[in-house]
Amino acid sequence: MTAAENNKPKRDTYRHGDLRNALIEAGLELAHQGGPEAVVLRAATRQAGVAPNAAYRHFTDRNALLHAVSQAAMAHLARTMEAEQAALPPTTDAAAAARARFRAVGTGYLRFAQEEPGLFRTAFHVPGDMTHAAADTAAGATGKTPFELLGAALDGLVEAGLLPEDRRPGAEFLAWSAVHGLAALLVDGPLRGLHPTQAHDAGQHVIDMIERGI
Amino acid sequence: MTAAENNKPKRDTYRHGDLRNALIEAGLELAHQGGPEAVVLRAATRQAGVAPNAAYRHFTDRNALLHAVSQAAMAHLARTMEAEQAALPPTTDAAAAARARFRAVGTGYLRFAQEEPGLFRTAFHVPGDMTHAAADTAAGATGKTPFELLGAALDGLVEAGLLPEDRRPGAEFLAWSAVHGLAALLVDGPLRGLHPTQAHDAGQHVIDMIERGI
DNA sequence: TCCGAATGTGGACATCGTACACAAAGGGTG
DNA sequence: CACCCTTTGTGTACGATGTCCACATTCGGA
Repeated sequence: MTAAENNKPKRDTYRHGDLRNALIEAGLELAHQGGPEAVVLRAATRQAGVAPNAAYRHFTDRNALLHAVSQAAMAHLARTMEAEQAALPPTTDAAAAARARFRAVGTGYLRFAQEEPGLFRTAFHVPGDMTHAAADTAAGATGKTPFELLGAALDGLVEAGLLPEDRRPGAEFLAWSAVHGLAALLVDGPLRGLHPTQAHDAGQHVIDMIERGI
Repeated sequence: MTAAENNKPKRDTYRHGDLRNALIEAGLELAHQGGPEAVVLRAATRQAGVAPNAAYRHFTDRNALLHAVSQAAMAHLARTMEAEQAALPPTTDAAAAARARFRAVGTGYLRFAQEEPGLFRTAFHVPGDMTHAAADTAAGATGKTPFELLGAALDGLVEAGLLPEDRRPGAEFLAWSAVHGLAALLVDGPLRGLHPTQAHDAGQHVIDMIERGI
């Protein structure tokens, strides 16, 4: 039996190859439609064509899987924010550019929340303890997490002279609070189902408030 | 068998009397420690000393029960905000009073989020559709929902001349976004476990930002 | 070549939400 | 007071889920 083609293995599922990532991918699909509570261990293994218990070779828990999916969703958010910045028209005015990059952080965040509510909720579903958004698994293409992207944009404002240096410390929490709050209200709060155009306007107003009040 | 004391009914559980409220109360207890996902139908009926299916005479769904619990938690939030306002020292300065009442809305909101994270998360757990925070079941002692309390405080700012009238429309969403966002970050975001003192400071900074940027 | 570690499978169990059929208590009408 | 219908709880049952345990297979070195 040296030939392998007719010597078919009794089980073709062994050595899936990359089951861990397959499960995360399945989890993302589930989270995409249904949010964190839809990330069901058995459903993920089913989608990966594998027995439920196989998951326990790669994750200690359903919670561990959910955590990994959450990180992946956070990375999606980071990429959306990066894309928003990358789509900015080029400018020679350094101050205008810094300001545009700052605003793009917020609009990208809000756009992701609206376009991918399931992933957004999953990204911020924190199952237990943790200092979530700081891990590198939550980073986007540039290697920055959403929080770091915000920090960089704020630094840009300071460099451009648009934000006094003494106002810089802690500013990320002010900006993040306002934008995240609006996102939460849009995704599953009383502002849910707002027309995308109106939601965009609301986002601009919130960012205006941040710029004034920061 | 005219006497009732020895004529004991075969089942003492019939006609609980107020099972619906007992279940909501049990649900609040569960939500208090464990948030919305801890509101388990069978656990609530158990605590009420009743068979699981009895719940279906008062709620169509586990979701309906959770919704009712959520409304009750929202009412708790409203009462906390009212208490925060009631504890304000009396002032003859009308403008200062209006401003203090406005800030108390925010600090009460944030205090509730920190002191009752389970109930806070439950209050904002929206299971499906809904225009949640507007129902009268979510109101506090004064009959106002959290959202209405905020609106009243903003009206007070306008009357006191602290907020230009043309800035009033939509202002609740700006203020709410900022405060709610901080609350979310404190309750299960990266700011979780912040020392109450630091959390209070962060809250004051956010409210400062709102006052400047609104 | 052989053997241990890694990876999947199968079966089992407690728990959960919920459907269906039944039982008892209460209230109204005669 | 008797009767019946509605309301409210009970009991049993089913499928789904997370997770535990024992077993099987495959892979990668010694």
